[in-house]
Amino acid sequence: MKVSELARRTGVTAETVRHYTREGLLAPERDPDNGYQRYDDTDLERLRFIQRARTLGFSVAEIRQILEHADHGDSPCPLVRDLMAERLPEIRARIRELEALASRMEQALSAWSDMPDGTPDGHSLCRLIESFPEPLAADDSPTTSRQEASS
Amino acid sequence: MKVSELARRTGVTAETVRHYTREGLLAPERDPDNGYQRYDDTDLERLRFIQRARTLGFSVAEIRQILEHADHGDSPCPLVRDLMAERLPEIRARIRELEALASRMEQALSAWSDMPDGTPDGHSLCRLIESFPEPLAADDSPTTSRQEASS
DNA sequence: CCTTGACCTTTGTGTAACACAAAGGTTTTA
DNA sequence: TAAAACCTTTGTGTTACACAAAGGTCAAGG
Repeated sequence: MKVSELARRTGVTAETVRHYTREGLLAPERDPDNGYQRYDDTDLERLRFIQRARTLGFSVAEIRQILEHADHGDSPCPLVRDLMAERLPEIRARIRELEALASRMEQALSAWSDMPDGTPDGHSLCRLIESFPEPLAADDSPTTSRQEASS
Repeated sequence: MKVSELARRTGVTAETVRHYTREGLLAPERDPDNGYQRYDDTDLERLRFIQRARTLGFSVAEIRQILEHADHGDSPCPLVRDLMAERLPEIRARIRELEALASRMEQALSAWSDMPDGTPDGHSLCRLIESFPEPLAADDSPTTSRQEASS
């Protein structure tokens, strides 16, 4: 099958299929006549696997590792467990960050409901924002932030 | 003051200060002798404003808009309210997504604790992942995803 | 006076996961 | 047979910086 058919059957865009192919997660054959990529049922299952892995929070690079392990005949499962055990606390931390952000925003919106807009003068640009506490000066141990997958 | 001093006083890196300057959020003078950027107390306050706005979830591009409004003498407050009212539900949605992701991961980890690892055969790469429900086929109304600020 | 180290400059590259457009060849369909 | 629908590769854009390179500047010590 061709790119678009594989895409349609899995619910992703053709661009995404091409992307995964470029990244080496899929390795279709080439139609010798026209140079089109030809995907088979193995690729279909592989792509479904990729989708599941994405919803579980794995990055494309990680999935490539997992697939390479499997292609070597090795069980990727220990790797999978490790990656996930590593990622889960980061997700939890991210959730807490976003919750803090959301409450700051709600607090701001409600506090502002009875504040005048005001025109910027020499000292104030927008009191709506300036009335907020300054962010704590960053310490010297930068938090290692991570990528995420949208479910 | 020079880049590093402004950076130190606000707790960001010098790179960040240069970035905001490149993006037009800060407009320092130039020392005619050596071409160094010279920031004054106005820039210091401006950068503190930027920091607050970032922790409230505004993007650099949005903050530039806000500052431009203010520099024109117009009150940016209505814009600020609009942006935030628009963003808040998106943050909430993002939180729900991440919570769903986290529970999928926890569910996976606990379900896997009593599953064998297994070696990939022709039909299975890693049952740990394959035992998971397939993602629902994407509908044709793609969700407009948004950027976030780390607090 | 000169060196060394700390700082400054600009420019270019990398990050994650695609989306999108352009230019051109192919296949299908009316 | 011509247009519509696909395919190809290549390059660009997205976000907020981090980092490296190449080179100029400056302050302090020997």
